[in-house]
Amino acid sequence: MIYIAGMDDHTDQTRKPRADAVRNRERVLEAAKAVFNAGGPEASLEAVAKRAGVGIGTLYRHFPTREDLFEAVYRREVEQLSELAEQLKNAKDPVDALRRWLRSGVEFVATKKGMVAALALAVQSGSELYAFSFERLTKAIGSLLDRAAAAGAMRADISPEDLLRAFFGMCYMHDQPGWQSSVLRMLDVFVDGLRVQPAGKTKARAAKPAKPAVKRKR
Amino acid sequence: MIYIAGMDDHTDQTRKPRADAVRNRERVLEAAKAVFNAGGPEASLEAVAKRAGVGIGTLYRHFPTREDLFEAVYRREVEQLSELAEQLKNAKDPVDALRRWLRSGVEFVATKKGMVAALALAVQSGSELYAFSFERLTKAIGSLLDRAAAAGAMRADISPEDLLRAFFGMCYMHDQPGWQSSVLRMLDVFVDGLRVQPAGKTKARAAKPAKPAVKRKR
DNA sequence: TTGTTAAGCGGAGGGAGCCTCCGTATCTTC
DNA sequence: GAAGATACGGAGGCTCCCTCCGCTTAACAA
Repeated sequence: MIYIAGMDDHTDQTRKPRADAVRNRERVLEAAKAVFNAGGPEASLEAVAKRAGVGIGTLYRHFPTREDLFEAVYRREVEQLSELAEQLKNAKDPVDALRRWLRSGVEFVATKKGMVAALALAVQSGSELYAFSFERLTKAIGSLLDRAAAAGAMRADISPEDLLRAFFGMCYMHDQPGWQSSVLRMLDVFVDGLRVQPAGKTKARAAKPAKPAVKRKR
Repeated sequence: MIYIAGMDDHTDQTRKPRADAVRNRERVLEAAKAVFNAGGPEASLEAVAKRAGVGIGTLYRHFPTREDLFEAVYRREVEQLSELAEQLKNAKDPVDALRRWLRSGVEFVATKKGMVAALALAVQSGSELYAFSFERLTKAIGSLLDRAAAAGAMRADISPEDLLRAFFGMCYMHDQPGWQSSVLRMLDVFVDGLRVQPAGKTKARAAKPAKPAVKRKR
């Protein structure tokens, strides 16, 4: 029997899961996290098994497909990001709350190198992880977006799906030097574009950029 | 000797390239274009060779690495996109010219499914193709951006590199249904964010959206 | 404790794709 | 037509994928 987190109510006729199975599952997860973050989502599964100190068969029994492994590794990470949106609901300025969430997302991506690549792969393979993540993050963005739109501070014709897609896309290019500040700049532009300009105001931009404006080279 | 397009001035001591070599090179390119566009950039090179009707060795002799093959296939495509920017330089409204270029880019991506994926891969591997494309497209965007900034219609602290990254990022998520209209919407928001709002004007958005605004679901 | 048995373990092995190498075939040149 | 340069094809060695199955071990019962 495969142990599934959150399903430990084995009160029925099922046996208690074997201790070694639980242990090995945890080891594989730990190893996969490390290996994916280092070598990207195409890293060798045999390397994961070796790092975990288990046979390749054990790995496949717990996670029959590559996507299953991704899913287990990254599901919690997505939830963290989602919870942040919940907290930001209480911020005063709804536009700023959205901006802050997006920035946190960038930071998050920066520390979990493998995640965006894994998600990008999940998009293409149409896996269950993708559906979960997309649904979860869409809801997170949606709540922030709704609040801002309800307050009349932001245009209402942009869906959370649109925004999420744009956000992930920008982060996807995160292998180049300086990607992080570039994405932050772009997000500022984006949020500015989303703003409904207060009537009569003359200033072009309502928010400070993430960094002092960089002198253009070209 | 390997025949390289645009280098047929074999007036020196070099021999005329063999006819079969030229023919095979062309066949491989044609096959690769088809196979990559259909199956993505991870498609089997042996499949390409088979489709081209040549041995795998022949393929590797002409294109020692996967990236070399991408490069040959997609270099011209990038140039097309770059030339479009040249033409748009003559448009009256510089902001609109930028917007039009970005939209054309979306259409372009829509018809060449394999290209974005190939470029994304090229980014990660830091290949020569990427350097070429990035440089070329950066220049294209840069010229449009400069014109708009010089006319005072657009903020000047965004680099062409930033914009290109954002654009490609958005397009990268192009496997989902409805991606195209989503990206068009996002680009409109983005360009709005780039605009310097004329003093005293009260309208929030200066351009019509690509499609009638969609009623939000959430 | 000890025996029974289901659950889990490891890794051999077949398959697919990558890339190299070299004997053979073909083209160019004289 | 002969010689020599050039290119061809695919066998073969490698890595990784994933499956399958005989052996081991932990849980439970007595």
